[in-house]
Amino acid sequence: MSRKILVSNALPYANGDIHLGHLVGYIQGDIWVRYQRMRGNTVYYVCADDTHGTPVMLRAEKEGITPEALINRVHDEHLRDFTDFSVAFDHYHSTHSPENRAYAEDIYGKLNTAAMIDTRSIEQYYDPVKEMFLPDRFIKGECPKCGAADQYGDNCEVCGAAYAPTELKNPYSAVSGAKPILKTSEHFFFRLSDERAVAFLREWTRGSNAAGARRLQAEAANKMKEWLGEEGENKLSDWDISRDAPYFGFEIPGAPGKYFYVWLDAPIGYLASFNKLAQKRGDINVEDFTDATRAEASGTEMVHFIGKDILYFHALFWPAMLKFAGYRTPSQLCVNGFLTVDGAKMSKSRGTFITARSYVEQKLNPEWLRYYFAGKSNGTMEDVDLNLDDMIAKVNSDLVGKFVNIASRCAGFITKRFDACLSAPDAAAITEFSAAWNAGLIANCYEERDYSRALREIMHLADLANQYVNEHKPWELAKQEGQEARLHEVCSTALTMFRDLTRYLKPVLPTLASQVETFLSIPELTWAGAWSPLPAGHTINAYAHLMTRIERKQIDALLAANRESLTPATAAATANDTKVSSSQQRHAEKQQHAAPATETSTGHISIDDFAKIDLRIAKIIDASHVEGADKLIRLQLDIGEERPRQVFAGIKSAYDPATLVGRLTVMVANLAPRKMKFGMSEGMVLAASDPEGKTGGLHILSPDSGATPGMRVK
RNA sequence: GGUGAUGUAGCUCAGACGGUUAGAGCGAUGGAUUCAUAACCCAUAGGUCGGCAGUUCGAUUCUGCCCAUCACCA
Repeated sequence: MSRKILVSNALPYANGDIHLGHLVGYIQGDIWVRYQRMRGNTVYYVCADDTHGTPVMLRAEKEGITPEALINRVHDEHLRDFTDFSVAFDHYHSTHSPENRAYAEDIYGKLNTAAMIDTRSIEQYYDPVKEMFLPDRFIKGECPKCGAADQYGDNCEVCGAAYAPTELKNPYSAVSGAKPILKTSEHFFFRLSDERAVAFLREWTRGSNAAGARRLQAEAANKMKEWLGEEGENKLSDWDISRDAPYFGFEIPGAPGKYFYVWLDAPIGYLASFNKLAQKRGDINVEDFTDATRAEASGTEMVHFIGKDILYFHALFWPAMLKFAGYRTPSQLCVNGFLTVDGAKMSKSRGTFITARSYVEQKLNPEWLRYYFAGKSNGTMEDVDLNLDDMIAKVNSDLVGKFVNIASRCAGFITKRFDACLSAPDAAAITEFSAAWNAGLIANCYEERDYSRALREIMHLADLANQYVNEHKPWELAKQEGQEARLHEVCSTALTMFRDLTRYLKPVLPTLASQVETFLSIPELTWAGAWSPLPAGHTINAYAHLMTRIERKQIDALLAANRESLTPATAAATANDTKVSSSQQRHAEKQQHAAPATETSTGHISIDDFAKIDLRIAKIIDASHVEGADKLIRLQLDIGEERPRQVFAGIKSAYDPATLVGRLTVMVANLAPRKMKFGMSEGMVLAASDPEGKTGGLHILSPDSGATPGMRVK
């Protein structure tokens, strides 16, 4: 029976370019959709821009345009990027649309009726100049734990502490610079902690869907267990779903000046986009996909492809919202990991923060990337590493060397010697191909989104095809009298093999497959019916080369185009900008499917930089084990100050505290103090260890004799 | 600090419900070939399966600890 599936990809935020990190999930989704369609299933594939919230509002203001103008522009850019990578949504909508407003209001109204909405007063920072409440990431100040300046309102990037914005010392608004004041306001909460919601989620996250697939991958289900806690526990808290004006979004019905929080209406955008698609087409019964009862009866499915950064929203809030509003809940979440490039987080200074646009503009073939990502996708939440040299090797060897080569080495004989007309195939030679089709292993791999395994199987068949050609040597047959029929058969057989390979690769390489369909002069390849070879007497078209090789210099040019050089004069400003923009995206939307960039400096530091570190000779006057800590020793260090410093050092594996007392060593005296579970740590002692880990052990430093506590080391 | 995931040939990855000589592709080396945008074919070399300990007749596969990387939580 044919399946009816609504498939979505996560909505990119309308405040930033699409980059290769995003594309991992979109390409995975698009491949699955194309596969399902080849099987004859009905798929509606939708996406949209996520447009609401403070970051969009402020950015539009900064650019001097309306939020609507901003999101319209970005919408077009995003859609163009996806289209260029053959991510072919049936509709690409916007959360700032009448359809989305209607669904948001309906869902909210039904949740209200179901007594799943609470109102509570909360006290928040308010910018008296901008006259707006400030999201955590728009408040800065000094870290309450370590005192570092210019830290965000949710956590400290220096000491890692997490806190509420109200705990910041000397807070200021990142928008206006004004000192924020505390102001009370009434907010709406979705009662996620309600026992009905908890019970539902426990069941939902564990279960399987109608198609027999588990709703969540094993790793995602584990994560949910962690978030939900043990049976009988209730670790969930209610979810604040309203924001006060001014806010770019939808005003909540019956609550003037209150707006839906962007994350409430973002996933609803899936439904809105689908609804708009139905309006365009006129042949879709929308409620068969959205209403709980109707969906159950009609057996439709709803599948979301998302990044692991937004699992929380899609596996907790989203199904619970839908459930208690009487909507159908998702059949499956397909969660992908982050992207790294050459094993490291994407970095603007290294040029590995690669935008989709730059990739296209540098004239790289999008199907190279689709193939490489598919080869790294195994249906789990694991991170995907884009190893650039590996990508070059894999694409050149698999696609150009093996796959395309089969057609290239046979087509000439057919067109020149046989008037482009095929003969019947070599029955014995194609049994492995018909058997592979009947076994359905490759199909199964696609279904389970283990594309990497699918490609391994396909390339194995490509090897067989090349071996076949090699074994029968058409170039020799061509020179022998009376071997015409044999030559004809061998080349025809190889082309049938090539047709099979193309069909298997089509979900990954739709453009290439379409060129092959033209070359072979065959109808669109599908994944249905019994296996049969290209028929005798069939006429093909002239072969035109199907794919070129990647050259390293193209990759280098791509990196150069994405590299932001940090010249000394502007380094501070640029670094600062980067930080702000990436954190805004992270705060508001958590929709970037890439590990956030952190710049690692590889160059030299100046003597001034070094001088910032206050190294002192310290005498260990006491050392003791720390109850409850596996690695730590508590040290009391005399550095000539009135009071000894307490430092927790992770050296328990290498030292017995008793042997340390009385020793001299070196400590960093001006390291920001950090509050640990066991007390304040007021510095650190230095110890040597092998960075490669080849040689074990940990070795604290000792000064030469003559040094005394408090001496400066420089 | 807690929890989870990952760690297998130079690279990218399979696999093993514990059991004779641990696999693939790429790369390297040697050979063969020239139909194919030097692609293809054959062969060879390369791994103490992150480290240590335990369970076992036997562990890379199970258990514990440690190390490294990543993520989530506090």
